[in-house]
Amino acid sequence: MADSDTFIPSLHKPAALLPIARHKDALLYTIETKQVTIVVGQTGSGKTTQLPQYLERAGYCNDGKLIAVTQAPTTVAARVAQEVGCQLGQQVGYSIRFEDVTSAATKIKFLTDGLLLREALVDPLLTRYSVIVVDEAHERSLSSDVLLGVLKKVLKRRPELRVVVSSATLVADEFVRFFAGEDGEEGRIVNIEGRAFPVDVHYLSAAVEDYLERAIKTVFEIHADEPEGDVLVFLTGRDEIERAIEMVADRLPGLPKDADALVPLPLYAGLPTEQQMYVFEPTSEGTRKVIFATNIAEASVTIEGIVFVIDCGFVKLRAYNPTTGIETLTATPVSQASATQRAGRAGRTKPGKCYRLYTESAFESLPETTIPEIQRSNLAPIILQLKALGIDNIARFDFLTPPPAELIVRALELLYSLGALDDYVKLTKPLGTRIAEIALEPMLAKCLLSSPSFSCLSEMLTIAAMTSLQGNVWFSHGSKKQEEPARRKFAVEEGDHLTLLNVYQAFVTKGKRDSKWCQQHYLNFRSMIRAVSIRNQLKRYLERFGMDVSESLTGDASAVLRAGGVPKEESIRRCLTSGYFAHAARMAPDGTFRTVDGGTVLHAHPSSLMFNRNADWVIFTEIMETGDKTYIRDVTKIEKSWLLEYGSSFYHIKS
DNA sequence: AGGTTTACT
Repeated sequence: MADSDTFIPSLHKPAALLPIARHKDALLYTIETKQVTIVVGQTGSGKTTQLPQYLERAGYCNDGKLIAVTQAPTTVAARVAQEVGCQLGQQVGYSIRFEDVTSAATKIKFLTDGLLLREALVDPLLTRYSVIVVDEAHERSLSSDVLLGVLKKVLKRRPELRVVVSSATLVADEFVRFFAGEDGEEGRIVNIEGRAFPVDVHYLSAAVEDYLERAIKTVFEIHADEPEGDVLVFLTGRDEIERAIEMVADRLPGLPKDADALVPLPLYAGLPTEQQMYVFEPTSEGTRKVIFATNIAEASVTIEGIVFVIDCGFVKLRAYNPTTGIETLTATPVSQASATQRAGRAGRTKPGKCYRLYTESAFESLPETTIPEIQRSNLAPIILQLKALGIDNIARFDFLTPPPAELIVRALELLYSLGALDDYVKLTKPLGTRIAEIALEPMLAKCLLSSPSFSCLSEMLTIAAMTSLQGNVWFSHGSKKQEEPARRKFAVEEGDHLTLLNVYQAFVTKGKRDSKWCQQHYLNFRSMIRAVSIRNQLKRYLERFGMDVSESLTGDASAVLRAGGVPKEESIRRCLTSGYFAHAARMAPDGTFRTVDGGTVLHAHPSSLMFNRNADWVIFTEIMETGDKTYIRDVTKIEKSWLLEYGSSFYHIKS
């Protein structure tokens, strides 16, 4: 409030100047005459902000229907509401996991594609909507791919429905082909691209061994030889970014005395938001920013004033190995599409230059596009969702790009062993339909749904919420030496899950849900608040299923309560095994773990209690291979016999 | 003895 008289720089062009304005009539005509329209244009062309307003004014909301837009709901919705001149949640609203800012008056609704898919569970033909805009479809995320497949089916049943797919140039044809009807007619693409400035691309004449070193050298060459303009360097991860910044800092004293200042800045998702903001601050006279960024700067975040781009040619990509069931995170050569997108970041305000730290022939041999997520992910969650939508034959579902058969088989095996699918590969009732409905990863959903039979429903609700935070429970501000003892205060011998339970209980009782208390105990306050929300949401799901969620005073988690003669902690560990039997391992004498088949060496993640403790058999929630090691996280001790007791069909399939 | 691209239900 005290700052109400400061100036805020305008981030946005007046609507009339946006490239889309010139194409308004063409767009509305195509949308009126064709069921599917593909809009090609860069971020910033006004697609997401203007198009929904055009549609609304053209009468697409007349009979009480809504326009859905699947794009960064919170930020874009606020802007459109402002342009329309309404309060957020009135004509323009948005909906994300824990927030529904819509009302009976809402006509334009921004929501995530995941949420829209969930709405289809209740309303399979999405009858509330007259137009559905699927934004940034070229990014080929798992959920937008599945959504497009579902929409293709819905369109057959709803001739009046309109779908708008927004995409970058490179792949627009793929969407046209995908949606082409029996007549195979063309002309559904509307190109609204604004003029970008030319970007001069430079390659290395010979490959280099150490691209980081070469990147730094290039930064200093640009700084010495080129006119003003900021530099954006694409690297693969936090580690590299931090090293790069040190390297620049080390060499700054070597600059001539009269040289402009050079300011290195990091940008990656894990960076606290306050620190991310520095990269957006305009450079002052006589300084040049060098931003070292991950892929976040390729599409998600746009920084004005970039004139030079340095591209290391690699990106860290997630993949899933269907044979081992292990997820990997490895540096992979970028695709040509990615490299083009990166280069384009240099030409937003004036002509720019892009330096690729590889040879031109290396570029030629890169894959044209990045492999879509659907071809490298664990498909169990989406297969469940499709089944819940009544799409039973997964192999025959019309995917934009079909996933490999091994991924489907692996997912079906797991779902069957969890009891979500029957011998006819149909969703079981009620277990399968409920696992599909709960917004949790299937193994965790199974734990939660079987918790009443282990008399630990309240505890599993908490554990499910806490593990959903995916390792963001602990806050590290600076000194790591103080962090460890702080964690140990909450430690429970049996493992990480019970420790997490302990942390949550302490937060809501002793900690009084207070941020200062979190700081004292090295806990991430925002994550803990989120855990409370997730827990409430999960509880509501269970209520809807008619389960008894009345929570009698549960008391302290570390206290051993007895239920039917079994210690509470044992019930919880058994319950966890009933969902995570497929994630089992045994500790070897050297403190590392082996998978059940003995084939893979696993390491407890340094944030796990089991990092330096003894155990025999364990289950774990997360497994990921990075670089040369495979880490497991959220690890809990179990008895070997429980694996067969709860996961017999899984181990039967495997042997 | 040591760590994860970015989105999200």
